Amino acid sequence: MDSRYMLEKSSVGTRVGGTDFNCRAGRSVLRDARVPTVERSGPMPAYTHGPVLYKFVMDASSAADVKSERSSSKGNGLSPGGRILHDMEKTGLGDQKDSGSSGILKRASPTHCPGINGQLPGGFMHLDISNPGKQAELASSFRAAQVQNVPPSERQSLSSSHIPVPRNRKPSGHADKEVMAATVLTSLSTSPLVLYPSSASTVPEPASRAWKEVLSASYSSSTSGNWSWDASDQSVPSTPSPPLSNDTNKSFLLSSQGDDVSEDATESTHFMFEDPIPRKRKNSMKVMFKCLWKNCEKVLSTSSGIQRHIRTVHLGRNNDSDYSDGEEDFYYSEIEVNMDSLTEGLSSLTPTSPTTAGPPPVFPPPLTDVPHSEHINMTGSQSHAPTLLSQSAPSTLCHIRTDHAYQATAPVSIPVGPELAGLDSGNGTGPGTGTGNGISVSWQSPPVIFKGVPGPVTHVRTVSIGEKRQPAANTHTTVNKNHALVTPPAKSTPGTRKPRGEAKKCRKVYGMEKRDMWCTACRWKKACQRFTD
DNA sequence: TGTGCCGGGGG
DNA sequence: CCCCCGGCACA
Repeated sequence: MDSRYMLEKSSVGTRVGGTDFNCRAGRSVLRDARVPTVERSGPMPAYTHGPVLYKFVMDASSAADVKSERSSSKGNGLSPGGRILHDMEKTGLGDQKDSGSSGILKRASPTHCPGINGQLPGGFMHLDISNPGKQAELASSFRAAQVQNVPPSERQSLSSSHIPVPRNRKPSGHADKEVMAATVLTSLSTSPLVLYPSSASTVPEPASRAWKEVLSASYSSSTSGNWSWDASDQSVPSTPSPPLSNDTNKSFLLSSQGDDVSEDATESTHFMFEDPIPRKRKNSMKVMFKCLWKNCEKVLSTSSGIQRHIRTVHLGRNNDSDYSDGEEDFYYSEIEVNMDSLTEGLSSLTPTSPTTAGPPPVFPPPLTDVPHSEHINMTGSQSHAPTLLSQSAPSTLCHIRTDHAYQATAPVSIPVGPELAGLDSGNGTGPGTGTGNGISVSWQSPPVIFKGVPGPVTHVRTVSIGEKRQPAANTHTTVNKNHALVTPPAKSTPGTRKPRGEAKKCRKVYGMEKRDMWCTACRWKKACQRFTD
């Protein structure tokens, strides 16, 4: 998934509530409405500086309220979030035209509209859903419905800013289901509390709010293939939450404080994660168990849960085995958390970066089964990892970069490695393709081996020929070439010649005068078998 | 331009 | 097979 691509796509989303349609007159403001229904309840002032309630009315079962706290937009223009939004918009401007062909999701993007009601960039809420394709059809239907439902006064602006979506997409029930699921997850992922990076805990309110917005945007912009990961992300409650205002805080706490706190999160998490323990939380003091493993800030509500976590994740013991030697006890601590101040409590508990980036189990250094996580992490292009502008970039990577630069780097750098680089180039599933399955797929892909065959095979053939004259040398080369099969050269590309060796060949060593001293291959103008690389 | 070597052909 | 060479890609 190309970050730039995402950027372009996200730039053409739907404005929630159609508040800023006029802002982009002449440009495509409403490409398509990807989010089924994002309507704002209550009055609809052009721009609201106070809290705004967004409601996802996608389905009875998936309805979720997302409350976006917007406070003090004014004077917030200098906040990171504000600036980022601004940049995003600028970026989007140039790319508007090529953004219509495929499905980008819907985006409820607070458009920064200088001059209109004094609205500042920082005061908007981002609702990005990057689910290319899947939500496209939904968007179409939604748009149609939306147009019908909008009041005449609003309809005009809608239609004027509306840009038709390609009709080549065929709606399907299956797709709708996926969209629904995606939307549900999206609503979850939009929760600032869950997404908050630990670093933000120490950031002043304004800055942290901006962060929240950025993160929310990036989270919600994940592709369909990554939804599950988003959920898992939330399974790590250790993510510190920003000191939100109480009312907002409470509203979030009940629904999005990680797998041990959030029912929703648990539901979406336990099926893919190791901690299926259902947990209900009451609004009072609660004993929590925090994993003390290095770089793992996991906090669970039950001792058994944390023990299992440690046992399976850090101690590498089989999950289905209930055996416990008590060693886990050393790796977690019991903490008391006041639900009302859970946020702060968690923040203080996680001075270091929490392991919110992806499946926590795989990231901690002690573990060796990193590859499992990598296929997830690599979904996105690593190039945009650290970029805040990647608001609409694959969420997976964004998550990582947000909290763990060092962790993001590791998986990201993998494809660049000598061996892997070769692999990637071979199967065409490079990081940039954005297929949703990155690295691990690449590693498993067989083409790599085949790709290397032509060269080595040739050599082997020649070796057999030359063996008559230079047994020793040939034996040696044979071994080398076989080894090459296992680790093919990074640059070997099917159809092209193998890279010219650096070693001197017979011609150079002996010269034309002593041509009879050349190896057979050299004399025959074949690949030298005596001086191989 | 020299070199490495692939592809092809003659014997 | 053995031997040779045209021709291409690359440094």
